[in-house]
Amino acid sequence: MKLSDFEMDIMQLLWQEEPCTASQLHKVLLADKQKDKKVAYTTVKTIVDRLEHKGAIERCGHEGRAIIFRTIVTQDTLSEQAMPSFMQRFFKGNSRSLIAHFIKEEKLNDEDIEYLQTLLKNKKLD
Amino acid sequence: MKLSDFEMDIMQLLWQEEPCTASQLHKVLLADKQKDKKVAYTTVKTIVDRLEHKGAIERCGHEGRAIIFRTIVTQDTLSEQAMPSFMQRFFKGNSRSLIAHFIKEEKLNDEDIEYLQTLLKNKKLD
DNA sequence: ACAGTACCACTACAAGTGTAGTAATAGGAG
DNA sequence: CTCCTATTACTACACTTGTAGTGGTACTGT
Repeated sequence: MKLSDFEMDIMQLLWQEEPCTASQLHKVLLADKQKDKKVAYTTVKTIVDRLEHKGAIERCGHEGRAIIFRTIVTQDTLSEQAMPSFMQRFFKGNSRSLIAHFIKEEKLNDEDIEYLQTLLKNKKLD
Repeated sequence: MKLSDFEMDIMQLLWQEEPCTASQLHKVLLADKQKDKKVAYTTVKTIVDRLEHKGAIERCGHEGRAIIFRTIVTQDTLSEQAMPSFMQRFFKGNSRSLIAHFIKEEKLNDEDIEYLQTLLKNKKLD
């Protein structure tokens, strides 16, 4: 299943808010100050329709006339599908340099670092 | 600069092979057994044209009639642009869980692990 | 019971993308 | 010098994506 950028954004919201209606999603989207995306309700509804058509979400009831939706696919399923091609593209499948890139570039506090160190230690023991 | 998937694939090849011509890229692409993508030469040429138009690559000479291209943007520039939206989408900007995901899911040998541990250690010292 | 509103289904449309065909032609083979 | 072929520039076309309008109508408040 291939989802577009905007479709992924809506999925992200749905994973957080589900089960919910299209207009709830619309409100949450407008309220998100990070990326202030001003879109019409119908735009969101179109994306929701497409997600339903693609089988990523489904109806699970209604609230008055409004249809309530919930996700079908999990975040993991989707990220696992997206991951390899992404890595391929930027790191030629070399996961070591991918991880290294993030460690170097991203903000991590001491606790994060310790957590990741533990993960690595456990991985080594396998 | 926003590049499509296929455009990114071609860029990847160009970063490896540059400077080179469109037909060389076509040959390399066909030869790549990993993802065996059977496309016509003209398809590759179209993508190359679009990359040139977008300013991602440029002409740097010719070999007979064939035009030799080289990249203008670097892999880093592009991946840095692509990274945040990617992370946002899958990990809501939480780099810790992103890195954790990779550590858990990807194959790493002992040397890789030690390398990453060193990176983390250095990061902590900052 | 009626009007207003919120929501739905459907349609639209420009831009971008994957894919490739065509016509023209510069360069190389003989 | 002539012909063949590899390449080019250009065009095409269906599908996806972001974005939204329209017309109809099921609720809801009075």
